[in-house]
Amino acid sequence: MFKKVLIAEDHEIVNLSLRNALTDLNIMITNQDYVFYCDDALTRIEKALNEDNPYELIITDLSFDEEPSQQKIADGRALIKAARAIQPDLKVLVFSIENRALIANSLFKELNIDAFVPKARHDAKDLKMAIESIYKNKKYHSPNLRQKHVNAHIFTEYDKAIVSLLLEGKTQKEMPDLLKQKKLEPSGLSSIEKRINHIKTTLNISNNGQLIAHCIANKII
Amino acid sequence: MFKKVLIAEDHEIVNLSLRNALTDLNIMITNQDYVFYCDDALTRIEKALNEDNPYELIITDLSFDEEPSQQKIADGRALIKAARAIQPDLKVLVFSIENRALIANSLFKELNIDAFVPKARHDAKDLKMAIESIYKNKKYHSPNLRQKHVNAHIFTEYDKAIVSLLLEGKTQKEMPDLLKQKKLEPSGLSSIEKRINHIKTTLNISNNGQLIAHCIANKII
DNA sequence: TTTTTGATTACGGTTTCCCGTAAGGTTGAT
DNA sequence: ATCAACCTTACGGGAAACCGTAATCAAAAA
Repeated sequence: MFKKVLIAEDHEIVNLSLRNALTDLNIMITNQDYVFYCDDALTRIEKALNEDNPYELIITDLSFDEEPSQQKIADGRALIKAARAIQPDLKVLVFSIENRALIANSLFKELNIDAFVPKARHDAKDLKMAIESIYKNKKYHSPNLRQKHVNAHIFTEYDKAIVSLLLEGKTQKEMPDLLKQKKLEPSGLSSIEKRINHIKTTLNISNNGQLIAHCIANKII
Repeated sequence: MFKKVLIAEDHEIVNLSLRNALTDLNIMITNQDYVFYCDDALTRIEKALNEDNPYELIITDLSFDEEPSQQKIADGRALIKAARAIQPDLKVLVFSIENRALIANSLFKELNIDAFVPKARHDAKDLKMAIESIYKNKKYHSPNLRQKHVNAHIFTEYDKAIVSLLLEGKTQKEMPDLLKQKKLEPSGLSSIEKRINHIKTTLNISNNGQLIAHCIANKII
């Protein structure tokens, strides 16, 4: 089993439980091996590397509450990138309240994480299974991920730009110029109208409010 | 200190940690004293009452993940109401990811809860202080609550109904009839237009999309 | 080069929304 | 009863959005 694991989790209650869970797996956790801030996590990883005793695995949350003392690294995503930059072979287990398969998949694809476990009813058991899988060099996709129906519409950068402008309160008539400024094509008013209409049709909704609501609910923008 | 405390929390990791925290306070937690579903919580409270050994305190989450096996009680709010209906003197500590003061205050006011502790960096210490306060018959307002700037606009049920209809894709022209069905006044088209316009003015936004986005972001609907 | 095809843009008619004004109602004070 | 103040509703002009069609353009095929 792993010898050296780092926990990055801001909620004290959860952090405590993670330590207990690792102890159950006979993984020793010292006072140095758990942190409440992303910046601290990166510092520990660097230190361990310099001491030739690098971490094998990091268990990290995705979202961290903001603090008055501004942190350089704001969330788990950025932490993973920064950590991998200095230690490419570090295993990563993401433990998050997020339970949408789309988000998890993007983490596997973009950051090549090793496991994703959502905080949910049986997360403790889930977590232990994930750690054992990673130790065997296998990726672990939690069965508790909510496999939402795949979005009927895939939002391009172009689409996101349009919705963002709508969200800012711009009128459609203003959009051609604004899109030209952003060097986005096509920028004709008709094309924009058609595109918006197409999105609304495929999503089966009828007004811009619903469109914005959908994008927010699915964290598209 | 309390002798008999019930934990209602669906996340296993958090549930475990809560048990540990109570043990630290010399409160005994048996296998009967923690549950993962609201319905189970109410059953336990009833049973304890019938056995003349009622719970003194319940620690409950607010939001519970939905399960295929439909539960009668869906969230912490409903659980607290149901519990107080059969045992009015039960102390209630809400432990939730929610950290907006407005929500917490409404719980104190409407459900007369005894403490609100947000899941956050120092939630374990926070929790213990809360329990000690409750034991001394004092209400506990966590210092970790994020005192967000009060919303410029207070949404009435009427306002929420309008925004909900917008979200459903209804046109303004359909609203008079729909509001009459809901017995909401005023139902004149002009009044609805004026109300929407007033809300948008006070929120300093310019279209319905932003309005819906605002309501979603602030969990108004 | 010419033709074809598909995408983009321009334009016009219709609907919906926005916003101001005015009319109708209700309530409470004089 | 009268009046004033306020709320609600009715209406209309103008702006924006919606939607179909036609014209334009660009790139690939003949």
